[in-house]
Amino acid sequence: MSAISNTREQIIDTALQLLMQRGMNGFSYRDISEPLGIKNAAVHYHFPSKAKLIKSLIRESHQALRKGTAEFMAYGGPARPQLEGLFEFTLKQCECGRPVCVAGALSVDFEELSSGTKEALNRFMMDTLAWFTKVLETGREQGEFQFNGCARNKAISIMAMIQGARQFARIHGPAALECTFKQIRIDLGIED
Amino acid sequence: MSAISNTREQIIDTALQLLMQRGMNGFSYRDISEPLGIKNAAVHYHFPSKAKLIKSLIRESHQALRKGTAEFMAYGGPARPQLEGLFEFTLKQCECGRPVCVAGALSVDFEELSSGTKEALNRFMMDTLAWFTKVLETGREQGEFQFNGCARNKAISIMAMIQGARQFARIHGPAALECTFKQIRIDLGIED
DNA sequence: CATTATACTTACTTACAGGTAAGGAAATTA
DNA sequence: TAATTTCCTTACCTGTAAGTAAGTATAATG
Repeated sequence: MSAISNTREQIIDTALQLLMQRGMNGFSYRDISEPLGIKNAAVHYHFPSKAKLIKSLIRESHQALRKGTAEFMAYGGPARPQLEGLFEFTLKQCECGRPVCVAGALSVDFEELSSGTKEALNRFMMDTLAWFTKVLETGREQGEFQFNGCARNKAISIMAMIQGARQFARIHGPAALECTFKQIRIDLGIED
Repeated sequence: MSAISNTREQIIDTALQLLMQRGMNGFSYRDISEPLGIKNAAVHYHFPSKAKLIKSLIRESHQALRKGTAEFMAYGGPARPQLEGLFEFTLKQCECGRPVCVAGALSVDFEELSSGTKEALNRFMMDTLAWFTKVLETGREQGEFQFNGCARNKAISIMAMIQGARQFARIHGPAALECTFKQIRIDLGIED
């Protein structure tokens, strides 16, 4: 079973893709089951309700973030590659048809979510913010970045900028992303 | 009739609110008709299909923008109040339950839209961008703002930032918006 | 006054959404 | 080998979405 059948993982992968492409109300269980060659009810077996599926998708994304940032959070290091890594990750996601991140996709439907799911999403974003704040702080201390104001506010504003740029890029083409990344670098004093 | 019955306008108002609150797939014709005390089919009378309704909502928003910015586009003037006006407008929208703007709400569902609707949305955003680019350009020329790089890129990045901040605010509370506005001012050299 | 257009309502259709109950084949365990 | 668990299918249910066809009351027009 779990060696052969990785249906659960396939469901998560497909659903994550769909969530980012079309938003929470833009896909159905059928959209998941059909391309995987299974039945509607098989998805329900693994995720009894859509609410639970969504919660799992948030958890999944959260774990992926934790894995990706664990080392920097533990030991610090150079900040610039972290920033560029974020840019690359964002570009790659957009290229493979994921115009918005999980949090972005769910922000429209936020009020529909259960309180537990809301909290999970909140924690996910707080973790992302904590990581990025540390990147900016470390970068400023080490003379890699220059900016005024508190690092946390700057982190919020840059994260918002990237999020918004992804939406913009969807409507307007990927050039909007490049423009935004360039401007972020200019504003951090690492390009002019 | 049109003196008494402004049903069409009421439908647009209600639908606009719903679109911004819940996204394109997050509301139905019933959600529009019920609070207005009319029937499902009455909405279809004015807007035969949902696609046409959405297109009308974009046009509506576009016209509102044109009205609001016409004077500045024609004669220029001080740029700072334009910026602060945008901030206030954004805050007010969020307060009355409109977490994302029309373009933000539709970006998730962009691929579902007809090509005509896509173009309408595109034009709306280009107009917004043109206005805001002029605000920044004028502001820099008149010494109100300081920033590096081209005005258009800066405009894209700030618009993206505000858009992202609205999403952020929905999940995290309105403080995220204030933080972002503050950071925008800092980055433009009008606060520190 | 008769006609026609406007702005709806009533009453329906079709499609699909999320979800469930019951059962079956294959592997795991007792 | 028998019983149980795992992972799925078949076959269904209920609700709701978008949309339509036909009819009606009111107002405007010839």
